[in-house]
Formats: sequence, structure tokens, C-alpha cells
Amino acid sequence: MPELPEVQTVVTMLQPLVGRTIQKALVLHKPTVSGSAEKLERLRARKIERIHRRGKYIRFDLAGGQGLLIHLRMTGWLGELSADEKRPRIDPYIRVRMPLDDGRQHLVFSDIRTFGRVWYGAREALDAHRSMQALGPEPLEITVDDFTRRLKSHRGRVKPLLLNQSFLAGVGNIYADESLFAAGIHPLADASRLGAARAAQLHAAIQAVLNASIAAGGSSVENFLRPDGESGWYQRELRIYGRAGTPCTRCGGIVKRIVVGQRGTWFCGSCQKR
DNA sequence: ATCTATTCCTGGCTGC
DNA sequence: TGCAGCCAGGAATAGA
Repeated sequence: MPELPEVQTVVTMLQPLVGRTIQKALVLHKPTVSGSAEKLERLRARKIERIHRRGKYIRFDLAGGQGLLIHLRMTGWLGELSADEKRPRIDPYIRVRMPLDDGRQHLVFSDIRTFGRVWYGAREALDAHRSMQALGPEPLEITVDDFTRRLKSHRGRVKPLLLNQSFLAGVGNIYADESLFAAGIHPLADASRLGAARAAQLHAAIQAVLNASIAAGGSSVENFLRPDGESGWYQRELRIYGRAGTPCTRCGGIVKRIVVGQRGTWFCGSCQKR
């Protein structure tokens, strides 16, 4: 599922679209568009000025102060296809199709489970959207001091806190487990009681894990494909996520799976202390 | 403030 | 082999 590294991979690979023009939008599945699908279908000839990321959201800045906001959720895919191109994992699930320039190429949003969402409107309105306003700091930008302070001010368990987008924007289930494993912290540990040294370890672990995954083009777990249709590589580097019953790569203990906050959670009971 | 359950959805897996 | 039933989970929401 797309988390920060996967979304960053998408944004990086879509940069060649900057300067090109979205001619119009065809909505094939109305619930994918938040607000009004008809409004998006009235879009005409907007040049793409910038493509960037905030948390797990993708933002297209369009000419005239307009913008598109896209969340891939579980199975969303965003990329450029020629108008008649067929790809078995993408084509049957196309929800929004946006012809570019002369119409020979299309920017396509495809999504198997239809959890993904597209918003269209004035950039200020997109920025003011409740879910954007609520986003916490970027995990690759926050300083260790700020991170430690924020951890201390929350009373709950550390794993659900890492998944909370108001606490930190962009970490999801895979990278929460990988980061906690790398830092040697139990997923049920009380966040406010971690102490400065362990908070610093967690901060470093989150940044190292996210950066390593970005360098690998993300993890292809549960359908994620890059805009070019290829897989990322980081799923091969996962050390704890999804490895229940296998030996821990650090200490040889057996990896456990529990459920925390309705999320599958993998950890090593021997080297992740509470 | 924090936690839990529910909803959305469908491909893929398990078990009979 | 065929099919029913269940599972995965990000985020919004409701309720405890």
C-alpha cells in the first residue's frame, strides 16, 4: 500500500508531466471524486505547473490557481498511458482519465478497491481542506528535538501514534513496523515514556527506513506499482513486516504478529523491549 | 485524550 | 475445480 516512500516515488517519476497541459477530465467512477465529479469534468486546458507531495497526498498545481489533490489509499495507481494502451492490472480499474496536450497520452488514475480519492478546486481551498490542515510534520523534515517533544506529549501506545497522520504525515503500517524494529522498540510501548535516547533512535530509524525505501522505489506490497508499471524493490528489504513465524534477522527469535488498533503488527519479542 | 468498532471495496487466499 | 467466506487496511466517523 502506498505510504510516503511510494507516494514520493510516484511524484518523482511524474515530474516529466510538469509543463504539459491537462485538456479535460473524464470521470469513469463518480465516488472517486470528492466533491463534484461534474466540476472536475468541466476542467479545460490547464497547464501543470508543479507536482509535489504532502504526507501521502499528491498535489498537482495547475495554471490559474487551480489544483488536483490525489490520495492513492490502498490500491490507487497514477501514471501516463497512451490513449489506447491496455494493461491488465490497470485498465479495468481506471476511475479518472485526463487527456494531455494533443490527446494521444492520458494521465490516468486507476484504483482496484476504489478507496482512493481525487479533489479538484482552487489551491487555497485544497490547502484549507480539513484532512490537509490536520496533517502533522513531515517525518523527513522534523528535527529530533521536535520529534522527541511530540512523542512525550502523547500518552498512547507508540505504534498507533506513528500511524496517526496528525502526529506525523506519511508513515503507514509497513514503515511503522519497520521503524520500530530498527529502533528496537515494542509497538505497545507508551510513547510518552520512551525517554530521549530511545526517541532519538526512533527518529533516526524512521528517517533511515523511509530514505532507504525511497532509494529503492518503494515497496511493492498489495498491488503498488510505480507510474511506469514496474515494482519497487524495498519489499525485499523488509525485515519485520509480514514475516510472522520466521526467524528475526537480528537475534534469531521468532517474529510475532499481533493486532494493534485493528492493524496487523509484526515485531520481535526478544529484541523489541517494552 | 485515547481507544474501539464500523464503513468503504475487491482480489486473493483458505478450506471444504 | 468450484465456491463460500474471510482477510488485507487508510481514513472518516461514531460512540465509549
